[in-house]
Amino acid sequence: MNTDKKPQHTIVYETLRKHISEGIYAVGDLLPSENDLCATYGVTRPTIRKALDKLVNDGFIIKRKGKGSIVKGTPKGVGILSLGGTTSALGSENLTTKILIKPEIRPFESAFSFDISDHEKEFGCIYMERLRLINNDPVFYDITVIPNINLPRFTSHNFENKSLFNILRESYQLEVTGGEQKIQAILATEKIQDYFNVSKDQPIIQLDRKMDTSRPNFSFYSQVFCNADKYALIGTF
Amino acid sequence: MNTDKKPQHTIVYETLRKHISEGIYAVGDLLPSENDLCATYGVTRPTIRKALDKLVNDGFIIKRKGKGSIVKGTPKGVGILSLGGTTSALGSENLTTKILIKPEIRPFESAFSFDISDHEKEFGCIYMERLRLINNDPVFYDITVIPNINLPRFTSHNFENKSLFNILRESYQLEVTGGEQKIQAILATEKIQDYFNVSKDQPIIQLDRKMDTSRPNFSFYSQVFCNADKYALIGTF
DNA sequence: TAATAGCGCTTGTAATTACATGTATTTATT
DNA sequence: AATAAATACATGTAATTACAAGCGCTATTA
Repeated sequence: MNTDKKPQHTIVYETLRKHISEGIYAVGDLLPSENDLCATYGVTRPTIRKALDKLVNDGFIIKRKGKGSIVKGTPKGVGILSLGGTTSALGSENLTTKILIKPEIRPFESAFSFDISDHEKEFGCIYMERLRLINNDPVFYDITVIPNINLPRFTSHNFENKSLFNILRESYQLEVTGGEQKIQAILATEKIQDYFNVSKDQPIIQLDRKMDTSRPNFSFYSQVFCNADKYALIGTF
Repeated sequence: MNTDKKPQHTIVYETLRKHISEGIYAVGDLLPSENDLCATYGVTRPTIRKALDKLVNDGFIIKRKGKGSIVKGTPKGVGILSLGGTTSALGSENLTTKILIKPEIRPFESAFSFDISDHEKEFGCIYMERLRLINNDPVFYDITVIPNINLPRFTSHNFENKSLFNILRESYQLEVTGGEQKIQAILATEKIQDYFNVSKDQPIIQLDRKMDTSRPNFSFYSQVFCNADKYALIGTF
């Protein structure tokens, strides 16, 4: 589907990340030295270092001058605070997604606590609501709004147990490049009590997220409610 | 105090960051091109690009191929979710720090939800509690524990309105290189109701943070309670 | 006049080379 | 045998060069 040819540092990064996730390199082990990796992948040190920098940034390894690259492991927990969407952060094994409101086109009135432009408003938005369950426990309830600009046939995709990020990437060549999020704590509303099966005194984490993409000036938004009682929200920095 | 000589890409990064914060480059403006910056700072493109990469990562600019580096502004809000400690994230103008419990040496029993080694336990820890106020509103209440290993005269420093990160850097050459954090929502305990002057139904954000440092195998820990009612916790990714 | 092809700018990727600096082991010295 | 110096090897920083690819303006052309 995606025929883009990836840069070499991305290939190296993804390969090493996979190897770490699969336990080919154990936690505490040293990765091969940068020069060895150069030989293995047939690239030069700057390319290898770019891949390793990203692994450091994503928390898979740490580096020590004079020592090497030490495998730290796969970032654990519900890493919604870092890039990648919920699915890639968790590993899709335990996560199921239930669609509460299928993607539908609506007027674009607001994007939670973020400002939107007149241009965005004019085109309306694609609106959807999902419930995410980890091992059958409902953990996330999220509302997503995407400006309805140049996304043909979007509402006809099936989102059940599929990653929104992947659909955007594979069908629309849209890569999420970054974003920002605001975090608050609230008491469970009636709707949320119902979805999460919790009492009204249950404190809930609310994340308002803005996702920037590789298409200039195209961002989409989501509001995520988390029952962090059983599963911790984890992030590295 | 700190006589380390900084690499050039760090100098460029810090200079540009300062210029953006001070409004010398306005939001939406283009930075000078990479080649221009090379000439200005007397370095080569890889060096400039390293500095720009960090600015992108920290949310100060975004880059567009064929266009340039667009100034995004200074990351707003209480950016405790990214690196740098509370002070640097906010700009120290609005933030005051009140010491509730001055640093004292205690047995090291636990580090909140993180595991600690026998080696750490053996040496005990430095314990302190602080209340942070933004414009005189109490917003953070935090407990910090630091393994008492090779930190001479630590408890004799004055921490009132001073940054812990700066003291660690300047007096002990300890740089925070990263870390992880767990996020939960809780109801205000009596102590927190008192500190934050809120009712018992007020939901509070609890952050358990582990900070890794440039000294191998040396981390310290803090538990931060945030009243995110008035000031949002913001992070970029 | 309107579409387009070209050009000059930008950033993105990548190889190559050189030296600095921290770590750990080995070797030589006392 | 204990200490210190030498060493090999790791990552860190940096300059240099080359080409690819995206953006926007201009001038050419239909």
